[in-house]
Amino acid sequence: MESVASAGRGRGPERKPEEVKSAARVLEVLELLGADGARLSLAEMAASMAVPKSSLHAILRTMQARGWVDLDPSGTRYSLGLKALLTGTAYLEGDDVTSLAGPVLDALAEETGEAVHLGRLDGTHVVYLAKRESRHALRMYSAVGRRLPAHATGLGKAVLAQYDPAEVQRRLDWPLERLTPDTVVDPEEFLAQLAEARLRGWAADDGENSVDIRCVAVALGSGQGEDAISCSAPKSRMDDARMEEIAQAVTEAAHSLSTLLKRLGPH
Amino acid sequence: MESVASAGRGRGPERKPEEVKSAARVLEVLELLGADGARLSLAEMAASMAVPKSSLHAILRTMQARGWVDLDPSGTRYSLGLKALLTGTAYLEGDDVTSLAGPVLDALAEETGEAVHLGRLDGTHVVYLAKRESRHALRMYSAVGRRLPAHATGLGKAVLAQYDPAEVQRRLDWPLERLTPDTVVDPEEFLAQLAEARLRGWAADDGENSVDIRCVAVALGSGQGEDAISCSAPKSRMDDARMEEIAQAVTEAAHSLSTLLKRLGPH
DNA sequence: TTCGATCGTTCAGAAGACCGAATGACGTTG
DNA sequence: CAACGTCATTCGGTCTTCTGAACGATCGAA
Repeated sequence: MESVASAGRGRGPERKPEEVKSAARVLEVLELLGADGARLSLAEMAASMAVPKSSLHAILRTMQARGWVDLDPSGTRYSLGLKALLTGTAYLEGDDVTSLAGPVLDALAEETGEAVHLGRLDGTHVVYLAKRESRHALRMYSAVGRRLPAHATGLGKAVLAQYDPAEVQRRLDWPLERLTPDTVVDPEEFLAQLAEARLRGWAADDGENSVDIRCVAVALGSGQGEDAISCSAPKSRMDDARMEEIAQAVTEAAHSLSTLLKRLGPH
Repeated sequence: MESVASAGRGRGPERKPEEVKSAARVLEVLELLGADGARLSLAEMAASMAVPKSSLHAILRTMQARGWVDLDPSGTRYSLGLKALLTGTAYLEGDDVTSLAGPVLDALAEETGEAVHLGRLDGTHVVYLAKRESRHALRMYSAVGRRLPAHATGLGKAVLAQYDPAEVQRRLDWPLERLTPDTVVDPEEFLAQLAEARLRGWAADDGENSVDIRCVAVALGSGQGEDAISCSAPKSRMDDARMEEIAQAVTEAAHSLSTLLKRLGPH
């Protein structure tokens, strides 16, 4: 065992300097199983991750022993385990914004009668943290944990409007993806919308991620939060006048929640 | 052919034979941060997990780089990251039972007007996988991902009633924990309740985990599933007669969902 | 300011995990 | 019925990560 040890940096193809290999693989497995419907065999995952089967085998064993992945009765197909669900919902419970938002969202949903969401910017996307259903029969689909492109949602635009155009340009993936015929993909038009939202105090979405759905959103905090709340409804129930009404209600709710957060934050 | 087969690790104090150390630690971090409100420093976690700080440091770095844990602006307090939420909700989307249950739960909630739950047995506890709110102003608190002791819930008893008394005895932690004055903690009484539930086809909970809440539950599948659906209401809205009515509705819903599952399962 | 405590971070030796090929167990096909 | 493809699993040698102690940064108090 001579082996002068040395730095060991020499040969690695493209390894990040400070990453624990097995740790990264555990997370990659969770993300892979979470991405699709997720029912993969060991061989499939090994191929997809470019990792030797034998190495992955030991990792999956560890994960299975702790309930983070489940294995078919046949013993050949992995899926996410219950621990993943428990930890995921714990994220919501441990989050100050989500915890405090409950009553505010209830009140806003009660006042408007429409679907209400709390969302957080995560890279180029927005994640729903909480929602309240509309009282009407005709409802939009949404779910906590769901991700939508930020540039095509009221929530995303409300948060992005807080930043400089240069910062926005840096944060998003260009060109912007088109989700519906009405999605704004032109950079200038998009930045103009953000400027308008900043002046007006609220951001809009007019069928840009779901056809026929309009949405009004306001960011929380004062210039540095990544969160926003919104109210959405079908166009048939939200003309321009109603949109202004709702915008005022959402603005008040956002202000009230921001105040709550500032009171509890510094503690 | 048993070859040389170097048998046991002579020296390891009490290490599981086949576990990847870093992998287990990643999962333990997630569980630790998910357990409480969860805002822990590196030193606190290292102490709580009995792991050297330096080892944990590298792991947390890896987790942070991938968005699985967040770090305070101050850089001294870790909490769960957004990836945890995304993966957790993916568990629900990838689950056949939860996905197919939607319409059935909607119908049952509509028919009874009361809170409806889908739950799964996980060790000694039951986890809520889906819920529908009551139409009434007086509601019970519940949340997807929440865990309750199986022995004190209708859902848990419905699932456990499928097993032999010996199997039940093996699965639960004795003595049974008392959650309310009405929680059944006597082993004989508990097993008698399960026997009754098996004969009758549905399990009951009468204020055993939440004072004043009654619940009717029926297991899915035919003798080997770990899932059940239930309907809960305050005692003021659920007398014995109403309970029988609701039991019939829940039984029909459970049967209908089981049929759906068998049709899609073998595929 | 100075001290002290607490925290995150770094580094070389020591321990353990990773890798690739070979094995056994299925289920499927010709 | 037998040969094949695919699957999970095992095994030692090599290389990575883990460890414990020392370092540096940060904050609060004296």
